[in-house]
Amino acid sequence: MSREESRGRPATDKVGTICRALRRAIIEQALEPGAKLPEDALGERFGVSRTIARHALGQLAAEGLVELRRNRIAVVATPSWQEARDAFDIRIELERLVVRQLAGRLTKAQIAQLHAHVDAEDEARNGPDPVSIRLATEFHILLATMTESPILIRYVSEIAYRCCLTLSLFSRPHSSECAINEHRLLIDALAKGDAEAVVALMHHHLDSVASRALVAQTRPRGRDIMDILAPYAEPLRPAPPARRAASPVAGKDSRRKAAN
Amino acid sequence: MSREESRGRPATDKVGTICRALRRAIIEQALEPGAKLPEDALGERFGVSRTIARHALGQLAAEGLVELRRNRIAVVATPSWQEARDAFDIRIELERLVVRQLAGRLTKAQIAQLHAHVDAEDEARNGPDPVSIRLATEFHILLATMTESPILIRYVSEIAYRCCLTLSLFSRPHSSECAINEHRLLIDALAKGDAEAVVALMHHHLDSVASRALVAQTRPRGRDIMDILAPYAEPLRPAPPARRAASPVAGKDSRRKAAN
DNA sequence: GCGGCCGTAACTGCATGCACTTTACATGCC
DNA sequence: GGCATGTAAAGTGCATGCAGTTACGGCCGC
Repeated sequence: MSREESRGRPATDKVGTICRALRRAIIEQALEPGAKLPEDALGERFGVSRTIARHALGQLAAEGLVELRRNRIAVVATPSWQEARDAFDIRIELERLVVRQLAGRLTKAQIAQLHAHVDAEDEARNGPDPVSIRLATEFHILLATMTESPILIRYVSEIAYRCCLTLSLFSRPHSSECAINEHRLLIDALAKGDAEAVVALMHHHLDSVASRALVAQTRPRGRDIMDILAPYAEPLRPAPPARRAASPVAGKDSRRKAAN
Repeated sequence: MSREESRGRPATDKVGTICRALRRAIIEQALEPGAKLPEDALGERFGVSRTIARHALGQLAAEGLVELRRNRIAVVATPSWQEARDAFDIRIELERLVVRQLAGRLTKAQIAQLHAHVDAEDEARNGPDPVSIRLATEFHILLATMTESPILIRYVSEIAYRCCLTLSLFSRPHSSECAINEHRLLIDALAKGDAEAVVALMHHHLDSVASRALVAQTRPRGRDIMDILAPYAEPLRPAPPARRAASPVAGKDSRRKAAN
């Protein structure tokens, strides 16, 4: 999805460019969950036609970052708590696969690259929260990339982005120091090559990230009144088909600001 | 992706319709890997404009069933052997998650539904190969659906389809009897509720499906001369970036027939 | 007879335009 | 004053048209 024409220019791949931009904006919380993404606005902003913007939204929707409702403005996805939990469960399994494949197989250059990345995380520690969240996420994606398995890379990236989005919804102020340390431990274990140890480390790392974030169904940090009220609204309508706490109310609109 | 307007008509969701049709055509091998998918032809066939066909192709590409190369006709994906192996590895982990979640939690109705599906597989045993492959795949998707976790459903479906596509490439005539039996065993274990046992069963099942299919790098059943020759063509070009046995040659064209 | 070149047909990339749906607001009724 | 209603604006769904790229087949030189 991304590795294409890697040297040179992006070969005028407009859809890809927009996707990348939006992905990044979303995971850095420049676009909060629920934010509107009108096709025209996007098109104008990126200097393309609605057709292209629309196509990009389609891709993002396939990745689960955007919600597409027929005849309605697309919005940044607002994962439910349960979905977040599921996402982390899947992520744990996938990343287990990653590190198992990587343990003891990393070149010196790769290890250096990983260290460099964690250094960057360290520097960003006092910067804005969203950036450090993004960097932490990208560390995992970097790991996945090193497996050179396109499928694994794609899935880990996708699910990591989704988890990242989740964090922006549920997580409290975010304490990243320990996560950074755990990243360092991971690298060391990977270099040493003890597969089982590194798998255990990764499992523990993700588990604790998840629990730090998803502490007992804390309601989404008061973003939209409609969302918050959703669980209480059940008995009115005939029977909103949401069986699994998938937010039953679309959520009218939280903030005015959209793409610009 | 699918649960929308579940009763009534598909709400004129043209893209979705085309996607479903193509997916099915692909996994039933009506469209073989490498088959061309020109936008106009698709549009004409389904009575829509190129725009829609194009959008559908985009979605399918995001799922990995279709390959999209800039300025070139889209083709049905041709996974390399290594990709197939990776896909199965991931699939094993994901389905492990599925059955662990399902063990002992299935309703009587669900168990009946599963049995019914396997019965259908049984009936199709003497029919055309592709159909029985599709049914076997859909059994796993049915299982995933029962978790009611949208993310898990999506990933399992996607990867199952990819594996299915792979089978059509690498598998020999296909012996489905044992697979059917294994499906029955799985249902029984799920009903009984012994999580560990059912996880082990699923692992073994998928593993044996994979090895039956991917026996030691059997070259893709002579489909396209160019593909077959691909591994031998290495030393000519400056250095085709394929490091991981991702088919380095695009494959010119195998058969004239495209969508119709 | 064979290999390279070129013109044409096929196809994709993208923007624009029109019809229909939803949303927002202002007006009028109670 | 509050609520319902109608109407205009905003936005999506989709087709079509044009420009640029690629693929193909014949033609020419050798």
